[in-house]
Amino acid sequence: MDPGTTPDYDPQAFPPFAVTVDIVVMTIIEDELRVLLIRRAVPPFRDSWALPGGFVRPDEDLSTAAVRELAEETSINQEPDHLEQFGTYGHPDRDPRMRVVSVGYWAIIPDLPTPKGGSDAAYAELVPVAELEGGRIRLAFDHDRIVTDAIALARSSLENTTIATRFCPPEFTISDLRRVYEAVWDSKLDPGNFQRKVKQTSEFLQPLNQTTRSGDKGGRPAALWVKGPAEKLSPPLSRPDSN
Amino acid sequence: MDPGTTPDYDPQAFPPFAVTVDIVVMTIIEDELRVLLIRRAVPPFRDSWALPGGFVRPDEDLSTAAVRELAEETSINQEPDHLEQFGTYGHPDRDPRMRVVSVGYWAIIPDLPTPKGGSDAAYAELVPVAELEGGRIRLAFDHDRIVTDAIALARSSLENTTIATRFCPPEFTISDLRRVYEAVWDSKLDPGNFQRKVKQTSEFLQPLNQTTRSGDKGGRPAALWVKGPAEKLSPPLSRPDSN
DNA sequence: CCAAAAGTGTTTCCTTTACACCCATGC
DNA sequence: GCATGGGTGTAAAGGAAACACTTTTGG
Repeated sequence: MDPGTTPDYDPQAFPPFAVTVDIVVMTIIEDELRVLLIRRAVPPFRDSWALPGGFVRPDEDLSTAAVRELAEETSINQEPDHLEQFGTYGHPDRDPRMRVVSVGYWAIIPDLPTPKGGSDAAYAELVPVAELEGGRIRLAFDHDRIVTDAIALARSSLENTTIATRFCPPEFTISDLRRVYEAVWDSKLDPGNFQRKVKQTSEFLQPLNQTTRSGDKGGRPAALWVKGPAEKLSPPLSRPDSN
Repeated sequence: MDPGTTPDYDPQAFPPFAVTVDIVVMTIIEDELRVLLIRRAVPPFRDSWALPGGFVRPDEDLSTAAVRELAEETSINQEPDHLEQFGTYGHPDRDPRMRVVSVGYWAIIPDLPTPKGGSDAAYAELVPVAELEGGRIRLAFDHDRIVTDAIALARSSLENTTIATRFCPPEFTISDLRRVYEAVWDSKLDPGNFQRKVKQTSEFLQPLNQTTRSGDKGGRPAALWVKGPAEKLSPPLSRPDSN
């Protein structure tokens, strides 16, 4: 609990804790789920990949710190639609220099139709999660575990919430939404069944009555939709193989 | 992230953070879900109800601190079967004295057939959640919110995991398990359908082949079961009304 | 015309739900 | 016998999975 019931311990008498936030930013590019990583410029773990994040300031809420750090360390100029705390990591040895407790947040940046060409993306890069899950990239500190936890939560959130819409631009087609599920879950879904499923889930999607969009190489134009007011999905949209 | 990429900020130059754990211990007594609360002995919020918890020590893991504080502040002499982190609370004003970031854990203590008569339970008491949800009891600090979050997570965990067995003694009947669901969800379930449901979910329960138990006032003796190896429930056990 | 993507129909299967009914005990 | 709670049967309703088929575009 909070100070006051264990007077036998004085926190001021010990080295202080530092509190940080680590942010797992996800997006989908080329039908691949990716996370935003930076290259560390200073030791420890210099030149290693790591999550963006940083110190919480003395008068700052945790989520405020996450938003601020995300803006500071990222060249992405749009605010995330979704920013959610998912876990806190405080093993005594997780940082070799001092005692650091870090609060993990995950965020979604919608897929931009034009992925920004790497200008000075030497510092921040959107890495496919397949690279991480294949063990081909190792992260600094305990960030491997943090990213693993965030991805697991994201996958399960797609089953039970309407959050997949946050990966899409404001107006999107049902196939766009299906490709989000396919990218995050790394599996194929039946287009017909998916269509019915999301349409019959009330408040999930709202029609725009614009039957807009002409395919680039054929195909029937798709209807456009916007996110509806629902946040939870019941019954859930079950993921294949997850039994 | 961790220190090292934002050299413009020196955490040592600011007042330190204190890091605490708060623990929401749940149990079921008289078919009611209850949480363990203590009365604060010192200001602030003196004589208010609050969650057990306390400071994380310099070389201690967060979960270790939760286990230790639970043992220290609680007259309960058995270790919880389940202890899980669910959220971290760090609003700058949540403690009027200093900056405290608190990591919330929730734990389950199995229902004991003989609820311990209140000996010196003036300090720790198992309060029905109905008292809290009815607004009749207010807690110190932001502990109302912390308890609310923990209860919401517990309710949803019963849908998707086998954790309800942790509320039961090692050997239990299917009706015992059903009463756990009914207490946590505060709703009635069909006994027959519940029976089939949990039995056909592979690895949820393992039979003891003891058709033991004789009712106290009639009724057919029930079969005894122990928890199986499964942790996740798929398909989930859906809660009524939750649509 | 053909290819491609959107969207609908249809059948089969499985799960859930409601509720009747049987089983085994105490009194 | 009757009450009580444990446990099974069963039929109707609803959702999911597989897949054929229609619609609307570009070439």
